[in-house]
Amino acid sequence: MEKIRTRYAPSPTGKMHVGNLRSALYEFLIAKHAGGDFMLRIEDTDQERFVDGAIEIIYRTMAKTGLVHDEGPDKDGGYGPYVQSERMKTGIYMKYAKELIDKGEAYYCFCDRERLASLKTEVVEGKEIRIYDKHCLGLSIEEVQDYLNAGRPFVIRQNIPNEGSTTFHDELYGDITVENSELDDMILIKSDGFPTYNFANVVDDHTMNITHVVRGNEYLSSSPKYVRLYEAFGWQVPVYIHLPLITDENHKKLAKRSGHASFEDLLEQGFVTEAIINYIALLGWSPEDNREIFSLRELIENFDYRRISKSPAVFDIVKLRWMNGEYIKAMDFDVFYEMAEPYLRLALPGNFDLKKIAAMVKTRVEVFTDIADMVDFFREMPVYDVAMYNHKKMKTDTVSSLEVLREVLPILEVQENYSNDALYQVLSGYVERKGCKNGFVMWPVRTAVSGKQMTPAGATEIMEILGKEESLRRIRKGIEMLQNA
RNA sequence: GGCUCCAUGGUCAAGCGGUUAAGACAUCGCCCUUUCACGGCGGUAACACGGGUUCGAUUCCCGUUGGAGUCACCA
Repeated sequence: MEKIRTRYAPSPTGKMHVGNLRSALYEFLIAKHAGGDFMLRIEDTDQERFVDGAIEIIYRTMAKTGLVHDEGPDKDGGYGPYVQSERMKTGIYMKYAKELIDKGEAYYCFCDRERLASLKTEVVEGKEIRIYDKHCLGLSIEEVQDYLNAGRPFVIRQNIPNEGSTTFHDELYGDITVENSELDDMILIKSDGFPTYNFANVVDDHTMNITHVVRGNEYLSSSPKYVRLYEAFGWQVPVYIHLPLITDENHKKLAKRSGHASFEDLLEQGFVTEAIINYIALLGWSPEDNREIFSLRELIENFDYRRISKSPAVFDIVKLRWMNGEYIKAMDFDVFYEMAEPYLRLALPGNFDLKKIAAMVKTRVEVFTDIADMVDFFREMPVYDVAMYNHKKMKTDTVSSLEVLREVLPILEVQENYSNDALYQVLSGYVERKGCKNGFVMWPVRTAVSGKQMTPAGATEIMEILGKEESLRRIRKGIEMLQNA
């Protein structure tokens, strides 16, 4: 069987959208699962939308995620160039466009934008809809030649008959048929000489020997046009695999304003690369068993594209958070520390045992950006709220928080060893003498010393970090608060 | 609006003619617990509707409804 070749063909217009990242991932997995090749092609035919640095983002993201390409602009595999603007210089697109003209499958069009705008126009939901009227198809060869000689700007359009219908096959969606009359004579070559995506994509996929075209669902309804192109050339139509859309919580195509539409956004929000990849792999695909945690290697092994689903999937940031937490918990401490350190340092400048604090926090954070809120009470005593002293389990009629703190203060004042173990022992002794529940003592102490209802560690662990002086200061403050309440 | 696609709990999803309709996230309760989290146990929650086909439909077909995508000299 022929070796599978897939490609990721982004246009360098900015950040890496998660939809694009998932396309890249699936394209990579489909190729690698079958021992095929995966390549990178830059589609930069729209010079207006080109963004400086966008190509670097693409390279960086692919390297970081482990989606390494076998061929690309930086890795020649004999099918180059791998950048469309460079391919254009070879004249390849114009050559093929002319071939189509000779076959009657395409034609020159000299209509200017005004004429186009005047065409039967219908406005639906603010969008103008028009179909080209094939006006220039009626031009004689002489007329065309005259215009060309006169240097009139032109585009080249695909010639689609108004009769009949076109069918194409998608591996997931099956046969899809569209009436030809629904298909516009799309532009193949723009007036600036660049090919459109529609044309460059087909020419490149064919000349680069792409066997499986994997792309987003938004191309589904225009695919018959592409198929017509292949057939016009007499080329073999590739295997098509259209991917279900990724949507936001409102079931609309994931857009920038959702706040987490790009890979960069997610990294900024404290997610780890492996978790992101793992999560998006599961957005539209599921394995045969119930497994959810997959490394990239394991995805390659298990990825069967026939199990890709057809319906759109909502990008659920909450589940991603959960998965990210799983990755953090499974991390080696050293790796975790290395990643967490910048966040810790930012939240706790000064002399803190960051490693010890990192250990407290590791099983409690889902994303790295959670860290700051969790630990900054170490640095500064938060504003106290007397209500916090009343825990649901505490029966204030048995033991009051104020009483506990008052009695515990002198014990802690004479205590010299402020290690967690020693402190815990001392407080346990008090609990025993008092004859109450552990929590009735630990809760108010912890609250006094942290000023928070939730902390990444227990009372004595916190005091160990804080040290004697600061711990006592905070307890005294707590007593004062309760007295005044 | 035309065309195309989609339709199992709030979300991701398994199922591929006969099941008590999995599992995960979220949610709720209990246990564990120096608070929270982790972990453990348990609960609530779904086949959009109407016709067929069939001995039998969540599963196949048609329609309805709902949702989405698309309709550029953008990709």
